[in-house]
Amino acid sequence: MVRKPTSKETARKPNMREAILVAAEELFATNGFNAVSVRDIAQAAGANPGSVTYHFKTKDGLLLEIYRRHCGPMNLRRSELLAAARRVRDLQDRLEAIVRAYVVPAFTSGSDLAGGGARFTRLRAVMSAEGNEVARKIIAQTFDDTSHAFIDAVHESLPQIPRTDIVWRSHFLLGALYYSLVTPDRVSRLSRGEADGSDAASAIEQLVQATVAAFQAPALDQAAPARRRPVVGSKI
Amino acid sequence: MVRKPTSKETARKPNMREAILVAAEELFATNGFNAVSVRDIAQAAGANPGSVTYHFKTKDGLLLEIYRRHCGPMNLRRSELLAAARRVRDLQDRLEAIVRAYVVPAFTSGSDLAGGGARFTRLRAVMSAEGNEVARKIIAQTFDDTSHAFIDAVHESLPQIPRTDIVWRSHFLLGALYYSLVTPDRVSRLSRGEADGSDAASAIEQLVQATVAAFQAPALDQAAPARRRPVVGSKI
DNA sequence: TGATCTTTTGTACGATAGTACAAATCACAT
DNA sequence: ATGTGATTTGTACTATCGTACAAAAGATCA
Repeated sequence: MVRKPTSKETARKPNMREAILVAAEELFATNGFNAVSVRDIAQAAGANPGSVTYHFKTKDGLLLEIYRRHCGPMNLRRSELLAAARRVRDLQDRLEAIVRAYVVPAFTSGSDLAGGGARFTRLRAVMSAEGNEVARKIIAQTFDDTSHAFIDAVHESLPQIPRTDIVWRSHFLLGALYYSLVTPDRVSRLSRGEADGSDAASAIEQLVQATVAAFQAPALDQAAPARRRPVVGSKI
Repeated sequence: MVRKPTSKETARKPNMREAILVAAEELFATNGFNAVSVRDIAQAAGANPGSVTYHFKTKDGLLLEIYRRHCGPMNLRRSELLAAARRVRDLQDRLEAIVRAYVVPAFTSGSDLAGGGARFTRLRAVMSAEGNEVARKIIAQTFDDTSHAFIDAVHESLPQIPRTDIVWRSHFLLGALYYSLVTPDRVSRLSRGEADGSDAASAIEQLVQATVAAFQAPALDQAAPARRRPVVGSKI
């Protein structure tokens, strides 16, 4: 259904501002922040470079707006799913539901288009890798609450595991999640075509299954108390 | 021991070429490829911008040389450790040894300085996130053999798990490994100071423990055959 | 239609990017 | 001491960057 645009949202093209946002998301998520120029974004969106300045003032402002419009809906979705997961009776099922509440919105949430959630999550992965300052500030103040709530929920399901271990394992989960979105082709390649790394449904199921098992692993202290371990010092 | 430099390796400073390589590694691994200028690198190495051109011709050439000097030693170390791991009798111990053979060199290997392995692995993580072309070519032709050997070894220890699942889980391992090196501070923050994300020994033990459990999880097909799963379509 | 506001276009400016290159400087064998 | 080759320095060139800004174009409503 094609809707006649109202006065407030467009002049010439049907929502040029939105087109710029989507183009920027895609380009930033694929090539990183610094590798993409404002002119690249404008061209991909079919806009004029000056139009980007008009709508978002600066390149940082554009990135900021991308985060702003995704963070809210995504965390809301996660909260809802987490609340529902907490109400699951069976402990094993509950843990799986909690993990799923964390993973699914990262792949599918998003205010608008299909794949918007995955695109934004991939963007976060790339910005995190590049140590982007704008992203770092937003992330710490927006996602840490959600992460803590997730960690607490997992910890309630696995009270015998120290919180520290759960933090590490949830960190691994986020890393695996990010990497799955960054280089899905590697999965296809290493499986010799048997798996499709860019199939979101497969990725989610595999990730949930593996993560639940990782969370349920024995705690580190009691894991292998009598074993020799290779000495590996040095801070990272 | 301070060695008198021979004519072939230096003129003014004690190995300026090496200083440039290390500085570039550090800067690229922290800020990404495009965010770092040749002038930044030269300054960090105490060199002149022209000196970078002299030794490595182009910025891409510098990145290429960084990969060249690390890939060989790291894969060699992995092969040795993997061969040793394959000889472990006990199946559970063998799986853990195999995972360790994959993880440990990523944190510690390196032709030279302490932390060189971690620095290079972090660099790979960042280049992978940025979709760097130079890196992509080298990676595919250098690390895929190692990855396949690793996957095969795991598969031998867990013959009842489909190879596809093992590929996914080893992919998650690499993602978790990368992310641990990219944002170790997040672990410290979320654990409220109880864990040190930049402690390589902890990271390795936690990662090995979690990954072994993930590999041992039941295969996806037989995991929960009678369960309803949320329908989540859409390619990434 | 004409006035007014929003959006888009086109262009320009200063800063910085990668790289080339000649001159200066060094280490070392003779 | 001097010549030679390797390395470092300094500088300059062109391209592209983010951004500013005036003019053009479109939309809206009296």
